[in-house]
Amino acid sequence: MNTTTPPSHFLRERIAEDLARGAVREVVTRFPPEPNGFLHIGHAKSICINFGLAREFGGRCHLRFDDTNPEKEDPAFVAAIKEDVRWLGFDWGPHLYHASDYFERLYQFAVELIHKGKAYVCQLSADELRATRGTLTEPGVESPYRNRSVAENLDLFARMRAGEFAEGECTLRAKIDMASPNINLRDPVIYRILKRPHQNTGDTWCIYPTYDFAHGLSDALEGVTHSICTLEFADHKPLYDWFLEQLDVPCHPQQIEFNRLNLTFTVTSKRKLKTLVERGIVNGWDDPRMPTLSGLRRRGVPPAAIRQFVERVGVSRSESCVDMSLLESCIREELDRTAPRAMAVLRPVRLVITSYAEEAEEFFTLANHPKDPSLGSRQVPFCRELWIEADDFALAPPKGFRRLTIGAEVRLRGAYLVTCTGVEQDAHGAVTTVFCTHDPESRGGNAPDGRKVQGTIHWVSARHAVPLTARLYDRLFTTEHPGAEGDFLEDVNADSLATCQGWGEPMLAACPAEARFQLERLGYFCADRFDHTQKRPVFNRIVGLRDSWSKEAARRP
RNA sequence: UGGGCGAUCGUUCAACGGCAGGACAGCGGACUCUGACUCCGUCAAUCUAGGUUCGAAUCCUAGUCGCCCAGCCA
Repeated sequence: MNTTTPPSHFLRERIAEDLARGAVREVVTRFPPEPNGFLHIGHAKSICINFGLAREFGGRCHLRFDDTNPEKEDPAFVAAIKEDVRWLGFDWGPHLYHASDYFERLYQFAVELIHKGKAYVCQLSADELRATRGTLTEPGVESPYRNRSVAENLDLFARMRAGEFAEGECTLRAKIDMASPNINLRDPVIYRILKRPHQNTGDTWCIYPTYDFAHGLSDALEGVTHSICTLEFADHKPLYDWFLEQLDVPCHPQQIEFNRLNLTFTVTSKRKLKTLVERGIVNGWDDPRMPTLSGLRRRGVPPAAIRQFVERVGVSRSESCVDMSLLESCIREELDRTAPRAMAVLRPVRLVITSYAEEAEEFFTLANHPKDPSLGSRQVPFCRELWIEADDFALAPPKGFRRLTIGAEVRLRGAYLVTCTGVEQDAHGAVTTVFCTHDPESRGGNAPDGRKVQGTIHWVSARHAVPLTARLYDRLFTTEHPGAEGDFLEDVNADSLATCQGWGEPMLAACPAEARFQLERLGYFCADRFDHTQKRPVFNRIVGLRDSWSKEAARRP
């Protein structure tokens, strides 16, 4: 377990202060997704921050669906989001809410605003509204409907609710300041007419509150103390506060903004992710190359690695784009600690031990983890014919090559020392079989005379091997910032998936879906959540091992 | 050219008027029955210009650069 205390950041400090000076008795946060799409790595940061802070300070975190726009939302997303949050390791307990749970109360708040002369029904069209809002440098002009009487507004708003107006015919607007330099304060729309069924409330309503109106009031209704959101909402804070000041609310939550998470070699915009799915560049929202939580899960990334990643990324108020290598490092760290080891050969070449009896076979006991004995050991079968990795043999090895080559001795991991005596090649010169003799005295992998061998390679007994499919995933984009110059689709990595048929030790067919292993010397793999079966094992490469040899080999002539 | 926010090693986060530090990445080495893990070493930053101060990454002033805002999206 990680015992190092997490570094402090401004959110932690702020909450600690508020607790210390008695501004709040208990911390209440919330994660407020709109159920209109899939959660991705960026959301993971928000989830970890909100649920994590609540857990850390002994408070609670609500899962609240911000479902104020029936045009975009779907109950299927509600279910998917709940599954993802749970998978990430968080629990909202009984605190599952929807903004739509508060529609009646929000309506009453709107009525209260009208009574106070702070809201009015505006019959400007969408185009007229836009034209009168002003620009960044010029103030807007006041709506001709701005000074209607309270009674008239009350009547009109009730008729909006009753469905007497068509979509777009009128809106309810907050009466604030059309000349405000902050455009959010120029009489923002707080209710609009949308005649369509809602994912939670069905056809109960034909008017719906906007985000700005619903969000802060929902926070207040739930007793949220710290409403933590991303930087782009900073401009909305004065409006957030304005509603809470005008209305009779149970408390005044504090909105605090932090920097959104961006990652190199990927995209997180909903639009771009959708394009990847629709163009068939990936196989769905949970394709293992997608930065969605369901994609990361299918890839095999452990949730603990994501939590650790979010912790290491840190929180601040400056925009950032984090190196993908940091995520990969967190994944390797978690998996090195927890993943049992196994052997499989992905690009097989036959190796025949000519000194080993044809019909003989034996089993070697191999540790499942080099450092953690609690992971136990297993029996691995061995015989005269093995599969080894094509990369582990070279007729003309580069300098520094520590693997098999004619005349060289290597260790078959956990088994015997073998010396290559020759090869068989096909018509094109490709090596089809490698011949070796073994040292029977080296059973288990150590020579009795203590001689050192420079290399150790992995292997699978051909007689006992199970066929398996390995999907080798790589980064989805070839550039750090996809689309930085031009269309992001031009930066798609055409080689982000390579599929190969290999052989594995028998244990790999017996494991359940989502089991993770380190295939020694190859990388970390996960039995595919949906496609893996005992009859047809399918493994996804989560991330490769750090590989200092390939870099060095590439430098050599 | 309105308003808001931001600027520290390649990346990211610290340093809260008192020796600019960590992580990732890079580079070099040790160890190794995984060219993994681990360990050691190393490279490397305060946007600019003034000011306040014994002392400034930190405070002040003026710039520069970047991001966000003109949905009846969130």
